[in-house]
Amino acid sequence: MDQPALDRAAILANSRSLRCIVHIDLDCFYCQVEQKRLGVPTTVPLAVQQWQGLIAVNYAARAAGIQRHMTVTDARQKCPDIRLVHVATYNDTHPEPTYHANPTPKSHKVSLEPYRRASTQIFQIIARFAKSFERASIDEAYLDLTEDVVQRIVADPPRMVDETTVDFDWNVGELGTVAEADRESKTWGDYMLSVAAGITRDVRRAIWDELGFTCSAGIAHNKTLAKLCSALHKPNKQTIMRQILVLDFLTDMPIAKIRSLGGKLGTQVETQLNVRTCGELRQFSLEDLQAQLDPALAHWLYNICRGICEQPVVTRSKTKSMMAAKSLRPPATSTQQLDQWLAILCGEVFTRVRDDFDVYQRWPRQLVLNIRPTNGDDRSRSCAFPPRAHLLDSPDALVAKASALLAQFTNAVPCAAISLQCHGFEDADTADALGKWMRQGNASAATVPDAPNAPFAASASATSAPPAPVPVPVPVPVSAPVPAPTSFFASHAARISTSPPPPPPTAPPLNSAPAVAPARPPPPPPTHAPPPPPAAAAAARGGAWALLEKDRHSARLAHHFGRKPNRSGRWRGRVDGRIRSARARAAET
DNA sequence: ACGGCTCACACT
DNA sequence: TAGTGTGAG
Repeated sequence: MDQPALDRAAILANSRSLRCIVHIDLDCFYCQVEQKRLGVPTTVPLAVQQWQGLIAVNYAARAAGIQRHMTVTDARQKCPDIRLVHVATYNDTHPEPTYHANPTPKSHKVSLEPYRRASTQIFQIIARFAKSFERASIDEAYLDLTEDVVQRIVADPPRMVDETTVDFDWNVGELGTVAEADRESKTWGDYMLSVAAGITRDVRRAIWDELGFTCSAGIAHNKTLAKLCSALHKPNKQTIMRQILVLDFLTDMPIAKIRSLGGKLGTQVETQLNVRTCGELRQFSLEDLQAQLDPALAHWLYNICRGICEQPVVTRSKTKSMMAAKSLRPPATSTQQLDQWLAILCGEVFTRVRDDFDVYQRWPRQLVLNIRPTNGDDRSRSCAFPPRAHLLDSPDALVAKASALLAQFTNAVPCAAISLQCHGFEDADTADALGKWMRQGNASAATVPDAPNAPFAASASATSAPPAPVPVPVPVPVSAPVPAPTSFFASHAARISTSPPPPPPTAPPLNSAPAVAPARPPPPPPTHAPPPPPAAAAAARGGAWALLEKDRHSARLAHHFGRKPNRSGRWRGRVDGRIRSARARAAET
């Protein structure tokens, strides 16, 4: 039989606005790192402990009823055979993080550096398979494989059963699943996901082969679904979420499982609408929701409970800030005690910043000191981070700065917690000249986007920033599996709205960094009339509604829901498929 | 029974 | 800007 042949144009047309998004999530990551270090088989119940609490539990221990919020005594009682591993710690006399038998919080501080190291290795592998990925946490990543998938399909077109049905086998293998694989006929979107699943399996196999870590993954048409279904078959399995299954999948899904609805906002939505699941939420029409909620929130909720989510995968592999924190129990009662901890925190920040510089050639601009008095309300003070020239091989200048910040607090003691943080990283070569010019000059060109996952990029292309007086050092060769530990602590102590039901065209993602910093002033504001200010409507209704619509929440909502209030607190013009700002369009492409 | 430590993000 | 709050793992 002659199969209808697909040419390139047909393939591209079929694939239009269908994304392939993957969420990769390491299984009980901290436990795996310790199991690997100690050579403990996965069959042994094991948990990672931080002082008296558990911060990670492996699957053997979970089977024995161990949970994450238990204390070590609870755990031992419930599972006498459990292997408890305390995280590495250090202090000023032993600044190298080591695994002590019985560290005490009185004299030691926790170090998570071993996990950061392992994380780096994992992301280096991921970078070989995905040009662009988003580091979502120390052990999670989002990948947008759409381009790779389309490319593969163009190179090797599938056979079609008819105009809409593709003839293929699910690319699953022993470590993957697809919920209800046989339900309905296989669509083009299904085929794309199956190709993405093949790539995902390769990524996971490489992580296993080269590092010995297992991970789970979700493959879907958007981030929200990918994240939800990566958790469906843990550990060490990947799951494909076919579009045909999405509504059923979400019907009984608690809305609290949706990212950003796990906290107060989600609770408010639950109580206000008296809903618990996405299915219940779906009963509300868009008008119902908008009549009661902040318009952007209403819109987002309407879509998300239907499995529609347009948030783009943002290319980002570097952390944007670093923090070293210590909680004091009992609270510190003298400034001498605080000074001592502060010096320790400085040592850690110093070495981490310096190690970071060796890899990324960047330096933080800001230093922040945070203290929590025993009354509970945090306070912070900040200043400029010491220039690199002042901190070549000693954290002294940092200690001086931090101490000065600490001195700004009149009632620092008694103090229950202290932390030191740095952020505002700038590339070294542009920090002096270009960076400052951009900061002072036009605010519109504030951020320089991440290069395609910087030194992770397989083909590390040297940056060609215009006025770079100093030759750019070549990034660390990434093909090398190990990230060259530079003596840590040595010196010191969317666009998809999947085909079916998008009655309300969704708002553009806001949070997507444009690929290139806008060279021109932003486009004129939309001519549309803005909807009524949500805060006013909230006040009219009063009660708990107001909480949802406070300005503070507007910011958060804007992040997820694609619109943000302008300076007057009013919301921008309704954005739909026909009327959208140029900026919004740019953000999505 | 949500505690210790990180991170990201948004506005003013 | 500096500072605060929410949410995530």
